[in-house]
Amino acid sequence: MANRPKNPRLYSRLQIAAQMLRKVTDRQLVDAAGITAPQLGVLTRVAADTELNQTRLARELRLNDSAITAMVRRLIGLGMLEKTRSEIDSRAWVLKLTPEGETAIQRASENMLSINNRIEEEFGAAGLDEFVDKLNSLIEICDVEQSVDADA
Amino acid sequence: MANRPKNPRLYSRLQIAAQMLRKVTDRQLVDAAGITAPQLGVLTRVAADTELNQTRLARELRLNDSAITAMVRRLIGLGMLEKTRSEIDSRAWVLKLTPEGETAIQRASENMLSINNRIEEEFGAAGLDEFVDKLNSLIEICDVEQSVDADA
DNA sequence: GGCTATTGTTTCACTAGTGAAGTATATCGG
DNA sequence: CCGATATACTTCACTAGTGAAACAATAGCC
Repeated sequence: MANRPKNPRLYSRLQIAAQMLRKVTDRQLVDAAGITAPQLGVLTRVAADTELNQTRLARELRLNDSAITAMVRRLIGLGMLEKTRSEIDSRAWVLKLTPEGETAIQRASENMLSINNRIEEEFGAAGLDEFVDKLNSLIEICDVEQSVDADA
Repeated sequence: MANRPKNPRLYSRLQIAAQMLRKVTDRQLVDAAGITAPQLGVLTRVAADTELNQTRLARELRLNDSAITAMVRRLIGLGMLEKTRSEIDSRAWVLKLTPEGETAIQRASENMLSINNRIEEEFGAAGLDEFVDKLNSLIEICDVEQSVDADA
């Protein structure tokens, strides 16, 4: 008899929204810069740092190590990224952008995607902030819940 | 010189939140009912309707037809679902739950997942509604943007 | 100095999605 | 009633993620 219609709703809406935003963003981004949104995420992070290794990249993007292995392989295949052995830790790689990688970022930042304009227009700066805040608390909750699960 | 820090933020937070919620939900759901969250989504939709075919299922869950083909194959493999040819349209399949499928749904609805409690606790009913509303407008925006892209 | 534990990365098998192209069946307009 | 078009579904090649198991190199500890 419990009324629990809202929570599955949250779950499924969140999944659908994430999937669709990714789809639209990818399409516009591939047009503008020749890369997908997750790829742009990796490239921008690499650009912001010399001596970045994969493990740190994974932690910061909140991804699996193995997801990074695969992602980096694809980006190297696209000629956007290079890997050289770290001189201070010979297990680790140091990631660096190629010129192609730099121009991809460049192009992405020049062409403001129309989907982003539409969102900003619809939500407004304040609404957007508030929304992102809620997403952050959701992430926080999942973090806690995950560590509880791990202990149990 | 444009200040555009907010939008990539929205994108990445949304992706991370969706991914993490899915991860945590999956873990708890597999424990409770032996299926993942996307699988539960399909099963519940199938349960709600006799004579449901894959195309309609795909439209309602906002997925690709081919995603449904694969999903259904897995669920049949798990013994949760059955497919029989439709009598009114011999291209189409009619999806039906097996007893195992029904008990899986049953188990999922009995064990209220702790992640869901935590979210409800944190956001409150009103906050949750508001959040879901924003997700829905985001979905709406993507819908429009997608059809604009298709025309162009 | 030599175990032991930790860390950085990879591989593998898997789920879950996209999009394009193909096959078969239905349906509609002349 | 027939040909064109639309619909239901599948297959294929792909991206992107998870988790477990392995391996090599580094770091601590006595």
